[in-house]
Amino acid sequence: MKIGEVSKRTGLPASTIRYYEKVGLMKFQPRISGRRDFDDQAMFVLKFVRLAQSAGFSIEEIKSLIEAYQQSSKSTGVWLDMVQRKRSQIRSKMAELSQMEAILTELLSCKCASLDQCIETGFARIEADKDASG
Amino acid sequence: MKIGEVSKRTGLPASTIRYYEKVGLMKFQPRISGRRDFDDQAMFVLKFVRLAQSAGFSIEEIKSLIEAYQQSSKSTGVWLDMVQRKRSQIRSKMAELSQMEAILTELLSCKCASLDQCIETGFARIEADKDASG
DNA sequence: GCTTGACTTAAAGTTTAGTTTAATTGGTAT
DNA sequence: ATACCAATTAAACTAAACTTTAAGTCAAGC
Repeated sequence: MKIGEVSKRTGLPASTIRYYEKVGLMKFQPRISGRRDFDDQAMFVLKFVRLAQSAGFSIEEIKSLIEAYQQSSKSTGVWLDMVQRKRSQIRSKMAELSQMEAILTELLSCKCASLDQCIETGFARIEADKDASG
Repeated sequence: MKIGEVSKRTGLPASTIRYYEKVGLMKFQPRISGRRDFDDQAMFVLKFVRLAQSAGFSIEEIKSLIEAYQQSSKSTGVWLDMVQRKRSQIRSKMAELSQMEAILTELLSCKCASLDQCIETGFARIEADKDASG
């Protein structure tokens, strides 16, 4: 599959796909008469990168996640530690998103004159909820 | 409260706080002999900005969220629409985070030789789960 | 009255994550 | 064989979000 097709399927510009290869997010793709030839696994890697990015990980973080796998192959525990750290980062981020949603919900329903006041009330309510449930 | 104190309490560098004022994320703070004087509400705004950013919103988006409130004050429905759009963006992002967590969990437990294979299996499992529950 | 440390500004610099450009090559359609 | 489209590269450029620098100001402690 050529880069144009990959671009169409993933929605990523070809330039971005080339960039990902260049910075080492994807391994060097084989070439057929100079042009990259992608297989389905390459598509999954791109999908993984997209997801990881959307989850708040930087290119460097995603790269180290990928590289740690290839180098230590889970044997040293480095990989395991890293993945577990990433998972806990994801959980924190979900908690933050949930707080943000609560604030927005507060903003939608409250009758404050100023946004500052709204936000303050929102945070107060979040704290109250935390205390009540914890 | 002076900028150093705000910096200490929020964990944001003073330069960032000045930058936020400059780009209009915070309103112009009153000065006492040339130095900014912050009150508690300013702290809540900074907290809100942090949270919104962590939720994936850009400075411009956060700014428009703040400005829309001040201008149309919920009356025109523009504000309501915007907040509701943001909320649904947050929900999508939470779904993505949840998928990312599932992938990482898969990676932790699987015995694949290559990461590519792991990722592919992970995505397949997510799809299967979706089909089973939907 | 002088030094020190936290503050001020405007302006330049940095990092991340691409995007764009320019010059070129390869396969295909006419 | 020529035109065309999709691909290639290296290198320059961009946008977002800060950060750093330089030059100066203010109030507090000695």
